[in-house]
Amino acid sequence: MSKRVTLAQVAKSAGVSVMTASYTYNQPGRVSEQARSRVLAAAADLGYPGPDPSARSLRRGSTQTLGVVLGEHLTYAFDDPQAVTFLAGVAEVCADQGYGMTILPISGAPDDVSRITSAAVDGFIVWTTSDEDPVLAAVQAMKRPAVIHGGPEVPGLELVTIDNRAAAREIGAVVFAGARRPAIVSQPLSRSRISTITRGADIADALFPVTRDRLAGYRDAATDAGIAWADVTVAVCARNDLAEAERMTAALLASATPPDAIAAMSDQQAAGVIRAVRAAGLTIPQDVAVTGWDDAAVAASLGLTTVAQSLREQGAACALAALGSEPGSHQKSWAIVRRDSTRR
Amino acid sequence: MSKRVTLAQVAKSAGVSVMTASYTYNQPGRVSEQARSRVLAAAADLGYPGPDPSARSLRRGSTQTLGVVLGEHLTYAFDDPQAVTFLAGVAEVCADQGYGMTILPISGAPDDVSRITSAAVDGFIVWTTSDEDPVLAAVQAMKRPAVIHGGPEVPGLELVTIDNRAAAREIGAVVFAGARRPAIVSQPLSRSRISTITRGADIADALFPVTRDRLAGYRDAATDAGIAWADVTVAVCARNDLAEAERMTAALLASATPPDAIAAMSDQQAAGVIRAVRAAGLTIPQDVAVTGWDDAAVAASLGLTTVAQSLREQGAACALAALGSEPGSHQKSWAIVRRDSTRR
DNA sequence: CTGTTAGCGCTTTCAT
DNA sequence: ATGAAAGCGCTAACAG
Repeated sequence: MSKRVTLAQVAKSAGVSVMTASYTYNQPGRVSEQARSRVLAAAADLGYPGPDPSARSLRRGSTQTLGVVLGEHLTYAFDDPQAVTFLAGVAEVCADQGYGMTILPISGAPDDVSRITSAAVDGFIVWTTSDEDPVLAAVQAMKRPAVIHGGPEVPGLELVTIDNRAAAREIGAVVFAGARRPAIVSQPLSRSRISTITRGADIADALFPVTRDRLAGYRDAATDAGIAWADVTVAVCARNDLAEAERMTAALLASATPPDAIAAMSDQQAAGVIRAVRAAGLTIPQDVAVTGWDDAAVAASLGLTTVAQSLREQGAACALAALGSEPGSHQKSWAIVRRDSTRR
Repeated sequence: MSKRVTLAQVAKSAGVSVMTASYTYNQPGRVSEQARSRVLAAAADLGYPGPDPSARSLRRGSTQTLGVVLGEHLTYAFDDPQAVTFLAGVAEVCADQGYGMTILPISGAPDDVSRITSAAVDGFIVWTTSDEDPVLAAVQAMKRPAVIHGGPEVPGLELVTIDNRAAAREIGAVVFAGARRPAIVSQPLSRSRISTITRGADIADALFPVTRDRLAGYRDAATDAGIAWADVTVAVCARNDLAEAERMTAALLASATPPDAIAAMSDQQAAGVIRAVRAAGLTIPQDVAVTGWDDAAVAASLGLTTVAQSLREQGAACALAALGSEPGSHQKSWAIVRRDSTRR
């Protein structure tokens, strides 16, 4: 196994100084045509793959790479179309700016912190997580530009998020209109991801700020509609997927007080809700009004009333912010899309 | 803006040598309790975020990161559920082994090569690409462990793929059985991604080995069934998505010789085919038999006969191979799943 | 258990 | 246009 070829070897073989070889790669205009071609020939001859990225990063003090921290099990992230769309937005900007994008595998174990610490990146983007996630402190300690998507808010770090509470209040008004027994199919409250069904949930239990804000918004809407929060059923799912939402909804519908309006926290979940409702022989929106969140492709094909937001744009905004630009506010970057899954 | 804190500063502040400070982070057992706590205290005091990853990589000669090369526009990759599933498999192994995963944004522009060259990674994983992709030579030149998924085969690099030709021949036998006018809804033939509809396509035109092998397998199947390849219509889609497959299929069905069997190269495409067939008022499988590829979630819900393969497992295998283990053969890691979209 | 030395491979700075 | 020196921040290798 041949050792790694270095720039010094190339320079020697080409009969020039190391700097001339270096310039050949970094400032070609500064090198004579002759020297340049000799260096390149020597490089080709020796099989030199170009300047070593780690050495270059050390010297330059920059890695040209952004780190994306995906909460807990990576599995969830790639199974979640919202997260994938967000990643696409980040990737787009990275590709555009010639940056790499490193996915930082967070396992939920205590060594997560060291994974942040040992990441060779110029900045961090943190995908929605919970208040007590130790990863946040680790990111903060890195003293590099960092942007959190969704939340929580961390002093010194940028935050890119919509106003989840306001959006939930508004879509809540739509879905709960005329309802007597509203329900919420919620995303997990904490990183432990426990499924539960409760009545009048304690919103403070929700450690994910995004989930918490949405619950608060739905509560606002319920109150506005004259429904006591204690009468609102909250079905918390462990994961953001269709199947679990379907099971949960089936359970809700089989209960003594089946809901007549269900607000889901994603279109994926709403798709599961719709299946369960139809499977129960009920009609949407007459028997049960349903709303989703995100306005993904599936929302249009299901005729789902939902909250439109562009995770892709938010991903791009996070990347740009991590690269130094002002993120600007995305608080109002959402809109209610009314379709046929809610009552008029 | 305070300069970066270094290990040397921490050591000095703690009143120990640099090595003691280094050991504190890397071999804590080797350091006395007293020294350790003094170092940690000094680090906390100065806000030292831990050893600099670039410097450590340079010194150790390893980055603890794998690079994943996604062909052409990143957009495609994240929109393609197969690619995302593959990434999940890679990510799983990376998370498990404490490795990061760097997505290398390939834009199709000439500077792609430099993005490979300047990637600080220990190994490469290349997602299916075409024969003449310049990225392949760049990866090869890096002299690091590298694995190609799907193809093409490159000397010295590992290859993880199923036997696409054999699988296509077998599913082709199923979908073309009893058909008189078979058609194929194909993935792109080359990175230029041009949509076309032709008869008896020249298979050598397909520069993506995966596509080429599948076409060859379908041709085998047609020939086996007594159908001349010249009579098989091939509709080439620019992208692997539902919408384009639907449009293409609509065009096929509106032609003078509408197909009575359609083999698609992904379940996504097959879903589009099914929509178009139904929209034309035809019945599956009686009027038109349809098959997909991958056995994604959508296949089961559509009752689609398809080729099952686990992109996730293949992603994991690629990652393990890039980390040094023998990849083993995946040639036979596929199976035909018969459902109701084909004739008995 | 702790420290000294030497350099990983490169590029910035400052000459020439 | 080219080069010499210096050192980015860290850790393997080897003493003590």
